[in-house]
Amino acid sequence: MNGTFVLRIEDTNAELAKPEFYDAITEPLKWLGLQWDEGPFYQSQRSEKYLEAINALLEKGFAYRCDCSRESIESRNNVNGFKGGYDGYCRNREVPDDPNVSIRFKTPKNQFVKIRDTIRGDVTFDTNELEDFIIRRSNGTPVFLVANAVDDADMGITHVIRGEDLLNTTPKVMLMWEALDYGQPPEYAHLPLLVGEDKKKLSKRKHSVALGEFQTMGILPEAMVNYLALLGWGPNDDKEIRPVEEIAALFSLKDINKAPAYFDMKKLFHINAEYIRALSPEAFSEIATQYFQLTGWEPINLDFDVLSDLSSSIQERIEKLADIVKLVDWLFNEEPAVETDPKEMKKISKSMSADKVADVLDLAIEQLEKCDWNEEVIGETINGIGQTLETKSQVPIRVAVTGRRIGLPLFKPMEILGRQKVVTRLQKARADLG
RNA sequence: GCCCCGUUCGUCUAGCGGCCUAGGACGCCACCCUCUCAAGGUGGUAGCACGGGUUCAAAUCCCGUACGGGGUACCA
Repeated sequence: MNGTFVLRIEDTNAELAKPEFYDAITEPLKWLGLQWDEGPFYQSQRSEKYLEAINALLEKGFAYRCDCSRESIESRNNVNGFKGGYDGYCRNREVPDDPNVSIRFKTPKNQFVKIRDTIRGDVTFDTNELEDFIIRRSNGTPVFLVANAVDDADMGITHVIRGEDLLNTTPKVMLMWEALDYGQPPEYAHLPLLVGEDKKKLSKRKHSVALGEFQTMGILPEAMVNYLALLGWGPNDDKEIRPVEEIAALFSLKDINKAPAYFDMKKLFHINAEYIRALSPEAFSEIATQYFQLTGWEPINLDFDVLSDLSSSIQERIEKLADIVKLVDWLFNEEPAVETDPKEMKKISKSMSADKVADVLDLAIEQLEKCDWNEEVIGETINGIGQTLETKSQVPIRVAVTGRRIGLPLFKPMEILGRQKVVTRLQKARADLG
């Protein structure tokens, strides 16, 4: 898609002009690889421009000063039974100029404002439904509606693509746009909102949807972008998983669905798993290593080459990077996964008698102490034990060595762990059995 | 309440009047493979919100109803 991506921080409200909010916007953009071409521009630093526009509006008679308090408006409305918001009390009151007085836009009556929306077609609003809204607060600061109009004109914005929650504010901006004589307005596209499980708007305050959480979970940015593109849109050739460039080539604002979409974690995980599996061993271990640093998991024996060696069997077993840990922790830590150790042996006993488990361990200790130490021989040895004992021999050994009942194919990682550690762990498990 | 915007399998979607006995994906179920767990393979489950029109023909166009979302601030 062609165009210039302008990053504008709409922090006209002083509470929002804080670095942490800025980071909350820019960090995820960077993570996703969505680099902007111009900016960031901070509306909090461009107040004069907005104030100028407000003065122009005032001079041309499109706005007026108002010193009503919330309470006075409400009490008047209670008496008059007026339900349209602000009643226009100060319209003709000539409230004296004072920096501590608010300014409202004088919305015309009996008019229709039509906005052109690429996704929704023409949407018209009756101006009688719009109250005389505040454009400058009583503390002298402009509100975002003015800032929007001024900046869009000033920066030559051609496309405004944003959430549907802003659709209703658009006519207000358009009214000022016309009053300020800005000419051709930008093209709008109001995107459907994402909803949570409660079917409510998924956003900033209520649900915590910080993209950073996906990063710490171990979602790959490419997978995230791919999944996000699939919300509210789909390629017509049914091929869902594909690079951004390809998506961009097929994508069109016109094709976006109008209804809110539910964010499906399971599908995100699936797409992420596909991206993970597509990684080369080197790329995978590189990404995994960086991920461990990010999350602070630094086992004493962590080894890049080992990771790379085992990558394919790890890759096909995880759906997010966080899943790697429980697959390899026993290999990189001195001890097997502790939390499961004794109990897991008992669980085996349910499907295999305790005597059988003991027999398997005894034979394993005896034979693994002296056999050749490589993947093939280890496998043959363990399978041989299973045959002579007529049982499944892998499970008890797996639990003894890894501390878990499920995990990677055993033989290769056992070879890597080394005979000494393997035998020691087997002996310990045997001893615990009593 | 009022004003906007919506409504295709549980979820995300394809579909732009005949190709639809509605296609794909995730999930779920079954089977195959397998001395763990996965991955992979095969098959299955499930949907055009409802009611009226328009038309030779409607998931597709129009109107209602129901339901959902958003807005209704000196937040954005």
